[in-house]
Amino acid sequence: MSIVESLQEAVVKQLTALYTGPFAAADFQVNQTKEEFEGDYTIVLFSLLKKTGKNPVDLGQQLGEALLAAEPDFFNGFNVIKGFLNLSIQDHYWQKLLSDNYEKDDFGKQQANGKRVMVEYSSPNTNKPLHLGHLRNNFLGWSVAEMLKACGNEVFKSCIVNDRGIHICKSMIAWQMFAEGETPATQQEKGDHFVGDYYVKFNDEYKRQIEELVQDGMEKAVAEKEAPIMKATQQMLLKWEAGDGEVMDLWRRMNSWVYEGFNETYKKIGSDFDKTYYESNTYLLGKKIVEEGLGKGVFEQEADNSVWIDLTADGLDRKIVQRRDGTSVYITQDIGLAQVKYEEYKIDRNIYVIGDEQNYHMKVLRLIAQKLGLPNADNIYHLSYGMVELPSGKMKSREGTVVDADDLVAEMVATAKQHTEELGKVKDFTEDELAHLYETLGLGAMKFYLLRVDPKKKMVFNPQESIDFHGFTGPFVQYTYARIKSILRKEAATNETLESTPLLRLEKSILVSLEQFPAVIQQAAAELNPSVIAIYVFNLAKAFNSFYTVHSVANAETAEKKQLRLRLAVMTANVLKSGMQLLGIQMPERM
RNA sequence: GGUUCGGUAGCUCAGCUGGAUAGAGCAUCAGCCUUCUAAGCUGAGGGUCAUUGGUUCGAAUCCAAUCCGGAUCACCA
Repeated sequence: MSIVESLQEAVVKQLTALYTGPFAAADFQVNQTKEEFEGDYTIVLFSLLKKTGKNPVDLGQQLGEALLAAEPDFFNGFNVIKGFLNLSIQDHYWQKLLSDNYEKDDFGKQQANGKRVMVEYSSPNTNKPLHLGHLRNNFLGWSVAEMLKACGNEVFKSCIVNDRGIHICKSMIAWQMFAEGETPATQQEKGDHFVGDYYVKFNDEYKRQIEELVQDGMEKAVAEKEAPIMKATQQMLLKWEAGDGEVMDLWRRMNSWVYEGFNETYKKIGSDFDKTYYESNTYLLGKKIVEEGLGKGVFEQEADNSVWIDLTADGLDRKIVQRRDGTSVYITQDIGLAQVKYEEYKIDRNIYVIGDEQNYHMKVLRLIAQKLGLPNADNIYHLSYGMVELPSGKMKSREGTVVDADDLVAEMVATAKQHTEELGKVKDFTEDELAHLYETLGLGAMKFYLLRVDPKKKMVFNPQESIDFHGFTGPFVQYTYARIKSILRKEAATNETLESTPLLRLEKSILVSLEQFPAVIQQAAAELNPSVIAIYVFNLAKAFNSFYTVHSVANAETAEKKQLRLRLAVMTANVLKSGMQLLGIQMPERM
């Protein structure tokens, strides 16, 4: 049980004994005591005045005395200031916490709870390479999965590859028109970038054709539909759904180039999946479900054969689920996938990590699943995250302002290299060790940067200013860890029983922080919010830094103090490491 | 226009289930390396918490209105 929970329980017990209840933990707040006051935790009394019929000072005094009398082993003292009851916890409580847990590398993690959760993330289109927005998605999804695991869930990471559809055909058409047989191999280019280039070429040509038609007197809206390259693309999609051999061959070939590129990127950034789904498989089931839904009367068919669902009663609109030419739209395959996921994994929660631009889409998906009576419908949860924007606004591929994922990773690793060389602390490292260190630091900086912000909120990334290595950053936490490890290479903690020694302020501030780690994991997982962990880990690192610049570990005042501080060092290192692990960030032993 | 999310220091962000004098980091300025790694530590300046009204003993936090910005409302994905 956490300290806060123990406090709540103790306070409720004493309130019930002193006054006429009933009382519950929700009746009052327990806060960490502010620096400027004496105490560890504070009970805010105002909300209890009415029920107890007391004034704040009397209530605080009575409650404080009762708590101290009832649990003298736990409480060390109290003071009342205005409406706040500040309580101090006995030093030996903190020291026991340390002795019991300092060597546990699973501190803060929970037992299996039997729940099965799927986290779908990444979900790329196979027509262009990954960009900065995908990185936020990948880091978020991976981290959320880790946090849920730490809370005892069995987690399955999944990825839906949007490998078919009109957008893929665009790259294919452009390749047919302009490539003259070039491949990633002949161009010495990463496959996803190679295919992405043709997606850009499509749009250039499309724009050119529209202009040409408009100049010949056609309305712009008509020209957009009549442009030959667009018509050819639509033809190709039809052929694709019909299984045309030539089209399928080209599709397989180009997708394989993209997969090769993606795999390289995923490997680099540490994204992995327990299951990869392909839209080219799931869309057929979607179509089947649409057919069944028509029979059930959930969907309705227009005279032109297109199929719709009417969600106006739910405050939304009419939504198309199948085009008049019989081809499926984006949401069709999602319906199929929702069913497949449940059938294969019998999951209790079905989390989708998808940008907030798709809030409406996900609302529709959930509603459709519910109306169809899919078994998993109510468990669909959209983890909606904000877009990553540039100082100039949204990233726009047309304006060439998209920050490419591979480029950014390479830049971060190069920056890590530059900093490391300037500092010159690891000159004895081998080439391999150096390369590994640069990746650890570069990726650590980038992941931390993208995860330290509340996922729900959009965030701004300034490519002009490279991601920092100082302050509230990944490398700051990594550096703290490396320095602790440096101490622990010279001095080891022993298991002997320690005499209790009075805790210094800076020692206790670390212990208070360490004690909160389990609660922090739970909160982060409940909110599906890695920034909670990032903020925590930063504060813990800061507390340790402040502590050990003032107090020596190796040359502590007494043998007891030395052991106490070594244990503090061990436990802080452990917690920093497992906290960062939840963010997908590795820790260097030296840097 | 409908729906929806947001507006906190020069910049990027915490704080939002109401509680003590609104916090970090960056940037700026002033200090600290013969002593466990200075990617560090200590300190200073910097705020009409978009605006107005309401609820409350108490509001950055809750409610309403207004202003500003984003997303979305495709036979695109």
